Amino acid sequence: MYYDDWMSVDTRHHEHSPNAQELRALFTEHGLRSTRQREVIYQSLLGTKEHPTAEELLELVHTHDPEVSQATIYNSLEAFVGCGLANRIPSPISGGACRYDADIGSHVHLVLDDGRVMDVPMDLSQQILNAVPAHVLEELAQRTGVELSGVKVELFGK
Amino acid sequence: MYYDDWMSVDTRHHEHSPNAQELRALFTEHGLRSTRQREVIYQSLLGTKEHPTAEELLELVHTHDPEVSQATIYNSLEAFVGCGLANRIPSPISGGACRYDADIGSHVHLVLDDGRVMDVPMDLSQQILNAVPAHVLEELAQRTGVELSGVKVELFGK
DNA sequence: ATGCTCTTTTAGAGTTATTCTAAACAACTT
DNA sequence: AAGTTGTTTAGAATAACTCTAAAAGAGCAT
Repeated sequence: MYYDDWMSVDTRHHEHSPNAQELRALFTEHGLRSTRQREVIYQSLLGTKEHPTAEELLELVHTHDPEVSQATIYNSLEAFVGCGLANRIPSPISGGACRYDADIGSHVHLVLDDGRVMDVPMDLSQQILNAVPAHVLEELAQRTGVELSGVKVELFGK
Repeated sequence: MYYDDWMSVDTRHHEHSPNAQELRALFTEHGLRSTRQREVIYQSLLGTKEHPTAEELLELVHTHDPEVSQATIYNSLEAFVGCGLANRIPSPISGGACRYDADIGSHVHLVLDDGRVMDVPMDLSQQILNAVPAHVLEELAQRTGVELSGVKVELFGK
């Protein structure tokens, strides 16, 4: 039993690592089956601020369960993104690997030249996101007939 | 002479297709050598609103000069992006191809589920971009020590 | 618990977007 | 024109996924 014996290292201010019970609930709420692999993967993603690539995430996961395969990382991330449990952050580098984030609360990313992604602190993120004028979005939806489903703000630096 | 004989189909409100002279000037201003291939590629990119992928752009280019190779498309796009003559728009789809845009004036993109990218009309784009609070960006730069070089806003829809 | 069904996992093969390589070619410099 | 450097090319190579088919596991109904 690799995946059972870890302590939750809290790297987020506003979230605590869910225990096994809570995780299973979280998954079924989102229409996902609960598997050993998904639990480790999700915990690993929650437990880092690094916005890892699928490959980096595999390494993390392997410190807890070395049997998990790369394909499962991709499958699980796809499932998480699909049901809203994680976000995919496409690379600004041509052909670069996507990065993933289990922090679902909407926040702004700061993307560095080398492809790494940092979180903009919550207070600043919110100021930026709140500043997006809602009436402009409505106007756009009306003009184009497209139903808007999200807004993403990215800052570039370094 | 394939590339010389085309009429500029104006697809932008605010830009006209440059003639050969202007193009050469534009390239050298940006530190690029002026080559036959780059001219066709840049004109093709300017002449469409479709934010094509490298592959789609090759097809466009081939209607004017079928000798241009795919590698040259990639090389040229890299050069254009590097010197600020074009923007790269990473795909929201995992593993999907990047899209490119020769319209450099900062504007907001509306990204559809299927990966296609539309421009948000200038007036709305500007309202959205102007609403980003400058003092928040300054604060962020100070807190993190990262020098900010750009802001990107993307809307998702459909 | 046991069987049944449907989903997930896995290793490895396959695909796609992009980059590399090395030789031919074309632009600016003198 | 000759030389130097940057660019283009086809094709090989790589990286980041995605697919396949078989084995394992989850969840439900006995």
